[in-house]
Amino acid sequence: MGYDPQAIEARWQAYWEEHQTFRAEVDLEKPKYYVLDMFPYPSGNGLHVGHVEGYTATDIVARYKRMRGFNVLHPMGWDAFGLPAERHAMKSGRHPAEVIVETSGNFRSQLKRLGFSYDWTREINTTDPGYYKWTQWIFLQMWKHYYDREAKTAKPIEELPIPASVRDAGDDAVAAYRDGRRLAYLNEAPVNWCPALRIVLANEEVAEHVEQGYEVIRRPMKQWMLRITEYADRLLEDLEGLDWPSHVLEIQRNWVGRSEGAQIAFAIEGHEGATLEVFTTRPDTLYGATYMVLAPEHPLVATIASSTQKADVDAYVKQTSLRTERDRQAASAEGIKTGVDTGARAIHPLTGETIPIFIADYVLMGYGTGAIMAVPAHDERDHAFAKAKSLSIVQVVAPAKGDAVDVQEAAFVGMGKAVNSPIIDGLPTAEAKAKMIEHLVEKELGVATINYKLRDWLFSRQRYWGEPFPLAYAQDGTVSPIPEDALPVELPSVPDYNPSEEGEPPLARATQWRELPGGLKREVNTMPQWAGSCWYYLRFADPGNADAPWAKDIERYWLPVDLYVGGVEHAATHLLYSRFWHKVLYDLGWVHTAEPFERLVNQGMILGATYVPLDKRRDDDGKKVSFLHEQVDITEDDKGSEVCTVKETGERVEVQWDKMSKSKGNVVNPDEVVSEYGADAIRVYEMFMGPLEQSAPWQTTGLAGTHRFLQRAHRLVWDEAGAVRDMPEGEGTPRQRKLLHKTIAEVTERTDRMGFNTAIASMMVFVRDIQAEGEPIARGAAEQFALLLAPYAPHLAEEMWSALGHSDTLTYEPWPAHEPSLLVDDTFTLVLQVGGKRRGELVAPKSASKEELEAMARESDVVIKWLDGRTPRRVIVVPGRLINFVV
RNA sequence: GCCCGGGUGGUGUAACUGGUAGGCACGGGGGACUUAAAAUCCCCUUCCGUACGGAGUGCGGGUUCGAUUCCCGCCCCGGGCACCA
Repeated sequence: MGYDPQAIEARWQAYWEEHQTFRAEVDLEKPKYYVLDMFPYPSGNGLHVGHVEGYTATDIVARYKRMRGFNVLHPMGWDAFGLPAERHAMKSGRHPAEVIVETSGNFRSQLKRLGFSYDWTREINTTDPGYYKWTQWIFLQMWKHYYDREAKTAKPIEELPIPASVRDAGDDAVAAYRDGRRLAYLNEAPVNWCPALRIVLANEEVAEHVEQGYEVIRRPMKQWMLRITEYADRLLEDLEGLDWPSHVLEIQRNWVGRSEGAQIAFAIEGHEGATLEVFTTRPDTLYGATYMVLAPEHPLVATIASSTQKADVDAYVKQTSLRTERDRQAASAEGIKTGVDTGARAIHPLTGETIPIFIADYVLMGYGTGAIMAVPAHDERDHAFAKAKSLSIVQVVAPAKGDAVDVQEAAFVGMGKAVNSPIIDGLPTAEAKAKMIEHLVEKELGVATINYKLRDWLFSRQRYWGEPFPLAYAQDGTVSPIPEDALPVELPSVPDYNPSEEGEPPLARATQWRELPGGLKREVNTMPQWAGSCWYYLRFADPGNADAPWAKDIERYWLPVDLYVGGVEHAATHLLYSRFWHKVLYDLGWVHTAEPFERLVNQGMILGATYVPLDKRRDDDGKKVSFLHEQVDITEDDKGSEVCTVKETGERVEVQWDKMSKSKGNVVNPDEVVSEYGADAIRVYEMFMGPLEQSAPWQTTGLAGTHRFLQRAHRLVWDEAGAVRDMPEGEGTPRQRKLLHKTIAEVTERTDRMGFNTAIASMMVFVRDIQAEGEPIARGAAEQFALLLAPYAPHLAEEMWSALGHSDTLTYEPWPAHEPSLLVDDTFTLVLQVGGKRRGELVAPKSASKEELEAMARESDVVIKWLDGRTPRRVIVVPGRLINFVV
């Protein structure tokens, strides 16, 4: 009986389960290691091979670290709130909770079949009231705190200093003042409304939905917001110390979008006391400001528009509010600028000249002050607008060197030196900026400021399947929190998951649930899907705690996460949101580090094959024509290149690798792979495909290769009849021993740096060369090899370990150590080069001096032949490597 | 447009700080075992050339005794950002 993965894997999975092998407890004697996967949304489609890649990588690290003596926390759970379950519920008439129990159960058994070493006693589910109780609790803390900008920390709202003028205005004014400062606050503002889904979207979610073909429009609504912008600078600064992929850091920096500049005040003609504040990163171009632009939503628009322009302005404002995001994006891509003159005139703070004030939708209300000074000579957008409206363009920056530029033709946006700017003429841009700010401050016309692209996080959704807010409203609209001891606010059953007829969220249908004593009515919005995933990594440390989100001493032991692995698609959403929550919790003393995830790794995608015609034609419905693997014959031409033809028609097609998706039909189901080749084979195959971070195509033939490797490894220990071989004690012949220790050294180093593909290659070499030796493997060598294999193919490794006479799991066996002296040779291969070309080699003693090496080389046949009597101009000797005769 | 990655055999990939390019696999070819097939094992497999040899890590230059590795200029692929003043 040969290698039988099904039997081996079932046996060891049962053993691990029965012995609770991977259960983790706080142990202050041992160093901890927290290795985490981005937990999945348990969809009805089940696990796919893409999940397997990341989860295998973390499992290897978890198993390896256990053997290196770490106390490893490696948990798994379900991010189970969200739209798909709700839609499934709408279709099937079943409650989402019921569906989730089923789908997460399916995920769990799939994960167990792959042999992942999770501590299943820590399994969490974001939709469990025992879990979302604390999601609500954290939200309440945000509601109860404000951000102290001086102290750079969150503080209880009671400590918020109240200005005397507010206090004098009475209790309502004080309450309103506080409400305006809370980290969680209500805001009536234009939101990204998706009519098809009947929900609002966070800014971070818009692009994704538009891409999927949904319409997203701007619409004013009262919504809960989280004041993430107060943390913008810390979210940016703290990226510094993180061991994260550079592109994720870049995405986050981009998203926070810090820019330094100045805020400058312009007076408005005929409106004494009113000033128009603008933000600019180029205060040095102030003299070039020839007009002003307000966002159509700007509050001053209504008051300053002149009577003659009023109608045009109103029409433009209305038109803008109805435009979709997609429209505006499309227009921006084409550089089309629209806008109308308000008729009002601003007074240039330095020259005293009057300049026109426009409104235009290329200026965004949400950024800076919602108003700009337009400098058409040095800004492309302003230039385009000025051209469209025939406004004057005045150059105030010239290139520092090189030819003059014509700013009437095109904007010059680069750095240079100031011109036509009396107080800063001749200064290079950087100095000009500083000098200008200094001047503005002195004259009380402006201040230096920093702006961020980041906006506050829109945190409510008009859906059923999410965490209810722990808040209620009085008749007059004032908000009161649900007491902490009354949490969780459980999701009620509703007769219908659609928004109500009045357009209220589905929870409004739970009329009884909604009513509270004293005429209070519960909030009927729910939290977005991101809420539960903002802190799940903390709950894993202490998942059963009923009295607190987690115990602080337990958090202090397990956190932060040492290694976090997941897809890059969460770079601007989940990773930013959870960092924000973590910082709030840090300010409140609930966590002891400023950052949650020390090291982040993004696994690449596993690509599936479809076959497309060479002309890439579309069918009658406009869909690209494509064929699946089963429909195609693959042969080779005389050059060895692949030739693919459609079986039925013989048409030539070519392979195309895409992200696996149901609609493309190129998805590989891991269950089928496990049934055919075993969990160890799919684990090893996915790691062998290439570096973890890189995307790679799924090729079933490659999988067969790793299966063969495991078979060969199996044969080291068992003979053809399935009996354990007679093995000599010790580590074998000197050559076997040396091979073993070289393998230990390589696998250790490569596993350490997560070079899993190369670690596997080195184990393959070991198995091949041990077999080639002809001698059976020695027991000691087989044991150590089993330990090296354990993180990668844990079932087979356990089976070997057991066959070698051990009654316990190898999970906590110490990782093998190599003997360095065995890796040192007394001789090496000296490469002989003549004229920089490799001409031969010889074996030389390590101890030989440069002179001795040169003498040996000169005597060799190849060198004599290639020197051909010439005297080398120079001889380069690199001891241990090569010798080069330069001719 | 800007910013990050990345281009190595027919394919996925490997190569420490500049020092033998092609290790490990897949695919392909040949062979052994077998009545036969499957499975397994062994050998060959960068290209050109009959050979001595030559060329070769996207392209073109450069530095160096020596470059996949460092520098300059391009090309291509993937990803991110994009009215953010």
